[in-house]
Amino acid sequence: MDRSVKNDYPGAMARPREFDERRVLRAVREQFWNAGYAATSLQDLMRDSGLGKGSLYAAFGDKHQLFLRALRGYNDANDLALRTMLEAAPRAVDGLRAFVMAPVSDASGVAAQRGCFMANSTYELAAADAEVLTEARRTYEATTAAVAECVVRAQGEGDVSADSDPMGTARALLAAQQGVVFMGRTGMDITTLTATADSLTAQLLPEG
Amino acid sequence: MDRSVKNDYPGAMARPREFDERRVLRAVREQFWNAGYAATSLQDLMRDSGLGKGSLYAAFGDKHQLFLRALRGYNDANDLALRTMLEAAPRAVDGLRAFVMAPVSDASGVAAQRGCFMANSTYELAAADAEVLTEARRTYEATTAAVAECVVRAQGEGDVSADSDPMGTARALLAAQQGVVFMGRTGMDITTLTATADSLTAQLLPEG
DNA sequence: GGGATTATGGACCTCACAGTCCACAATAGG
DNA sequence: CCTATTGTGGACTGTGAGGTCCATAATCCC
Repeated sequence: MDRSVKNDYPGAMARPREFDERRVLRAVREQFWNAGYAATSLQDLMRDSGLGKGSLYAAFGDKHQLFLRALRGYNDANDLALRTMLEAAPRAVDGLRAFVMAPVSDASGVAAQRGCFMANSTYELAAADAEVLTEARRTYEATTAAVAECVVRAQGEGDVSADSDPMGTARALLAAQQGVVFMGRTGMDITTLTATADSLTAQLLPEG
Repeated sequence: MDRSVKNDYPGAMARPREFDERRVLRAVREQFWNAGYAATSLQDLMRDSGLGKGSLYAAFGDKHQLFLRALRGYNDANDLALRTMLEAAPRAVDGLRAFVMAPVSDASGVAAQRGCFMANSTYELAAADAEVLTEARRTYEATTAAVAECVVRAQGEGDVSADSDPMGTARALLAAQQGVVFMGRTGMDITTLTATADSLTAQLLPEG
């Protein structure tokens, strides 16, 4: 029997789980996000999740699988939030602007310094971990596609030049956003960081 | 006696060193650059440098100190190369463009995927390692200052609007460059990456 | 209620790691 | 040539890591 696979039929279980899977994954994600993969020990994960080693391994497999679960969950949630945000924007170009400014949306600067879980993971692992690299490409392609879709809408609304290539524009906007994320990680103060993001936004998505 | 400090008076040494310090630091830097700090073991460093543990510790101190030595060396060399390149540009704006395009200057894409040693280190360690964070700030402030100086020159040559703030412009250019570096780390093919860098350059430093 | 099944968490194992230490080698100075 | 001093590299150590295992607990089904 493979105990690393989630049981799809809780009714067939003998002893029921004492923990909420989503809660555990959330705690695990926070830990990996804050400290990175290598710097997170199983003890950290046990402390934060409240589970023992046996339970953790039975439910999620080893440390690497658990990490991937947390990372994929983060990306899926992010993707959904992005699409929702872009679609909700009355004018598409405002959605695009919000996309670039997202890293500085927390006025305290804490979120900016912590950065993006996927970007952190890419830097730490993508070169050596094929699964993380695959996940990174999957995620950034999804993001690029969502942004490009919004660029098309903005072109229809006359806010982005009809000459520009939607995918190319989306990639440039994503690169700009990730540049802001990076500057945040160096501990740049949130005021300067916001000004930088504003400057990029103004030049890449000019008004009128 | 502190054996971790380099002897400034080789004439006073009894047994002379059998290795070249710069050679060792170069080998160490490559290893840390390729694999990151945590993923690099002392065995890796011994293999690449050709030194035994005792020699390594006697000459450079522990792993962390050795890492900082390699990182600072990288940054100093980079800073010098940047200033040289910017000053050598006939028109300042071309120097600024080359700055943003630097991450894609290797047509094979290998350099792009490996990224920037300082950026990699910032992502891996800056949140938990105060010395690395300090080094990151020092480096990016130096870079920003050098770029800003070049922006001033470009303004004098009429290639950048006289209205724009040199430091703000420099930060935006640095962020754009780091965005390109990041996209490179996700394994984006060099052609697409170059197009993205070109797009950013064209929008941030328009001609005419 | 009893047998089958799953969950739990800590004891335990193995291993690789960073770092220390020391016997020996190689040079300088006199 | 002899002694003092520094360089060298491998043996060694302690620690904490990830991962396995199992006695026990808790539930379901008959």
